[in-house]
Amino acid sequence: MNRPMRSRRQATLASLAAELGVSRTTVSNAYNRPDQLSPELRKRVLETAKRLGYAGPDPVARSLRTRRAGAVGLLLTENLSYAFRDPAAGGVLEGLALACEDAGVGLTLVPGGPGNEDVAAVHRAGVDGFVVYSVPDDDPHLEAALQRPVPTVIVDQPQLDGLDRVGPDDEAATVDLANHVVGLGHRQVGVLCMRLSSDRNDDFASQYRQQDAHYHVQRARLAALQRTFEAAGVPWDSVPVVERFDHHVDDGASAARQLLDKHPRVTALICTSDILALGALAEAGRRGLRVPADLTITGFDGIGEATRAGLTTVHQPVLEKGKAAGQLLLGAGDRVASKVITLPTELRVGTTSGPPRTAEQHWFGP
Amino acid sequence: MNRPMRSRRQATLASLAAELGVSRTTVSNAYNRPDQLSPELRKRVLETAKRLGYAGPDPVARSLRTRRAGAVGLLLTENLSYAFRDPAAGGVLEGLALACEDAGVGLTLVPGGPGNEDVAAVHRAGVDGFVVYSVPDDDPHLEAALQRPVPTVIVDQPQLDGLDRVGPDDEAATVDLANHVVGLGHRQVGVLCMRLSSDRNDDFASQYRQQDAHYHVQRARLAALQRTFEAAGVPWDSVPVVERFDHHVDDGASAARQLLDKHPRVTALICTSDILALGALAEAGRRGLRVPADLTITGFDGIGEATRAGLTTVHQPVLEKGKAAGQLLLGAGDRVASKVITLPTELRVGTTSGPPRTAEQHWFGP
DNA sequence: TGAACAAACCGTAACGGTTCAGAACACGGT
DNA sequence: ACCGTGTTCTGAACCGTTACGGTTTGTTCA
Repeated sequence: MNRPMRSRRQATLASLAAELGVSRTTVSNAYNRPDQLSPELRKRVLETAKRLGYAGPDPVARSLRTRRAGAVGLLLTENLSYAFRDPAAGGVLEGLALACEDAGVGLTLVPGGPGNEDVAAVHRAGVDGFVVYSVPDDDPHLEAALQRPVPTVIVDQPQLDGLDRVGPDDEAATVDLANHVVGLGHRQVGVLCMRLSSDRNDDFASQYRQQDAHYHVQRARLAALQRTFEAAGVPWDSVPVVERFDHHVDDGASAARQLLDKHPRVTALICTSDILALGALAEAGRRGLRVPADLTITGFDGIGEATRAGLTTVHQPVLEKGKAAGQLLLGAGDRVASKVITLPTELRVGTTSGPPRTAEQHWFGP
Repeated sequence: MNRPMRSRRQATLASLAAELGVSRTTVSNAYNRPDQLSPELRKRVLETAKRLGYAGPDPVARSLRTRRAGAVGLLLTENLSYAFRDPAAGGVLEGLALACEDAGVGLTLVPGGPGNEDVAAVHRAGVDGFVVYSVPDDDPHLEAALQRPVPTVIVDQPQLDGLDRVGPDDEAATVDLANHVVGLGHRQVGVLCMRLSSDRNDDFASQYRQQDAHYHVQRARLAALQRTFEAAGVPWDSVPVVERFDHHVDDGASAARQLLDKHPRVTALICTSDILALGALAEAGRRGLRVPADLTITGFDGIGEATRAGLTTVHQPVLEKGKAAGQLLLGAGDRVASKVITLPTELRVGTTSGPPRTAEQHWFGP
């Protein structure tokens, strides 16, 4: 410890006031309202503070009195690696952090361990509001947050009526993407998706499991794919869907392997995230499949690495998403009605999608 | 707002106690020490709480009394994008978040805007300690944190005596890497490095600027390179060093461009981060340079994308780094002496390094 | 001359909890 | 009838600060 030795006890505003022979109010004013006391006295207060090793009013006591914690809480998916390893999630965090920074408030990551039913941390967090990102619809932590008498904003994931929410139109964006793939002529497709529910299932996902997914975004994207492909005459029960609980590039690779082993004739792999798509790309390379000649691969999110890899994907403004959430939350309080912000998306056709290798071409585009 | 309507004022422990006709102590015990009251009464308390919309003891008031905020503060570099976009930084954050999660405490990102001299946020943060990551040695926010009567742990960046610190041996690791490059026979090398000081300099960095760098890690790596190359007979003033303030792949590309435009004869580009190296790789491709036949490129950190790209780099255990920092901080308090944890690194030779294209080969290896 | 007013400072009452030393009571044993 | 031992609940002190409504002092101006 290189910090200066302190007297028996940490100095407080009161002890400082006693030492100076002034009232506590005056010391408080020295820090919070410089215009309320003479510059000389203020200087004297600050000097004595330094001498006593007093670093200014205690944040917690201040928060209690002012009823503002000066921080917003972030509730996110059970496994943190998703939040930090997926650039899309990172973008959301960054945007949110930026909004908080602008407002001069902290951003507190509230713990909610894997399978952790312990919501105590949510109750114990000293925050002025919550941003909830990417948790399943029935998450107990979310419920705990809603109990707290502070505003809450949802980003993307839980779908709940009456709450402030920020996110893209996942259905519409996915329909665009699917139409692109259909338009290229693909009829034998496979899907790689992220975790659908809280229980681990690193395997094919039944239609029931798809419809029952607790992760709204995945459910929405799958539903949109189903709609589009069925409209194109592809029965959904003929489309294999492989799910992965974790969300690393390797998981995408293993999912692709599992799917292609069982369904070698698919000509397109639609992935519900870029990370999974990058893994699929790696697996395709390992098998000697040319992309897109032998296999079309698409992602979702539009992260940097995807762009660099030329991935066909849907880009969404993740930074803005986080920022919007923060601003929404910090601007709340006066507002009465709940607000929903829908962000634009953009289909970005790269070099990983093309017509299928099979002889008969279904080409509907110009 | 879908939250239940509340009476005039939010319920408190006192109002609950009054409603029930018991003491505040008892209500408090119902939440914190269930064994201190009869199960029936506890049940009655909890039921009444639910009825009144009381979500449990106020976190801030509790923190004031117990003198534990239940969160650790994270102070990081001025620009957040570094923290969220660089997977190495993300790994540190994740590890730290994991350690916090294990301990059931929150992790608060304390704002400290770019060029923001306003350290108020550091004083206002209700935290039990600080982790400082990747800030310049003379950062005012760091100073503010040290004033606070809470423990502090440094990760990687600021080099300050007497403080707890976690990080790799940057010098030794860089020497290993440099020896690898020297051993391959390279004598005409260039260096791409990250921000050296708080002022922007997207240009070549003079030797003075290198030695005066406020970012300790960069300074250490450059110094190690200098030592190794001079030992191999390469005068350091013949080695161009290009600096970039921001830290995206594109910045690495533009830095490589700038360096290669002026020094087309260099046979190796040593980058102080994988992100910069990935950019250099892209720029090499753009120029039609074969890697490593025409140009050797190395990185630092060992992030996933680097591995996938086959980059020669130094791997460091970023997750463990963050975890160690968290554990160190949360385990502090009883401890007296300051502690320093040095993490192991590993040189990972990939497919982006090889002997130089020039005729004369200097091969010192087996 | 004294009324009006601004500047500088102060006293008190919260803010919403936790904690500790007991009080009140019930119960079995002697 | 008395004692010791739990169990269950309570009263009061305290955590460190800021909000609010003063009082005091000095200056200005009709």
